[in-house]
Amino acid sequence: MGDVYKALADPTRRAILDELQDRSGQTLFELCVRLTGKGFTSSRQAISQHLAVLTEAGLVVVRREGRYLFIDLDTSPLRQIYDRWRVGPCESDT
Amino acid sequence: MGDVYKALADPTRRAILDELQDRSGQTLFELCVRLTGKGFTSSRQAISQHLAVLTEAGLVVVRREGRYLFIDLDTSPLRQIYDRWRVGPCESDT
DNA sequence: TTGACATGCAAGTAAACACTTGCCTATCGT
DNA sequence: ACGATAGGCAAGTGTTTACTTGCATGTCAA
Repeated sequence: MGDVYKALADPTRRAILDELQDRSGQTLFELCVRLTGKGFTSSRQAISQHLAVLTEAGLVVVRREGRYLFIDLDTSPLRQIYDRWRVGPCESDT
Repeated sequence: MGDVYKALADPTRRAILDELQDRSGQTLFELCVRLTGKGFTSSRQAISQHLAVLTEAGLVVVRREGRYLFIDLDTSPLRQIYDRWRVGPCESDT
């Protein structure tokens, strides 16, 4: 399985995760349109390659139906980050 | 300020954070020795450059005393990751 | 069946990145 | 003062990465 940290290193990939958190189950084409609308200039191919990285990292799950590719968010791989360096997410600041 | 995500993208930098979490306030030289002991082959210059990236990201704080450079861990910039994609770190799994 | 639509695949390019090399500065012990 | 120690700076190198370009595949509607 791929590297979650490396997957998060790119701003466009983070924007994809943001977009999927806002609306999971989007089509690749939808994703491209909405990212373009938010100022990202990435082409479809670029986004497709980013999705491959995110899928490798387990942050995204992909299912193909007909000619559509539906993309779902899975944030569970992020937990390893939370577990590795405990910043105390449950404790509030003083 | 630098990019926290990009700072975490490198395995050696993550090992530095691990090492500092185990013992914060280490010297650069100590850090080099202990990382070498754990199988990392990075030179002092390489580690110094990694520290610059970590410092830029706010994950590490550096103070110079005499000829020693003391390095302290600061995990607080990680909180932005926790806040961005809520994976529910406080809820236990079912 | 034909054409438009949604996506896949692969080679090439330019920039970013991690690391080395070589030398320089500053501090401490003796 | 002198040598040894701890670290800094900067140019050069090789690899990785993000992106483009061009074409191929598969699906649906008419």
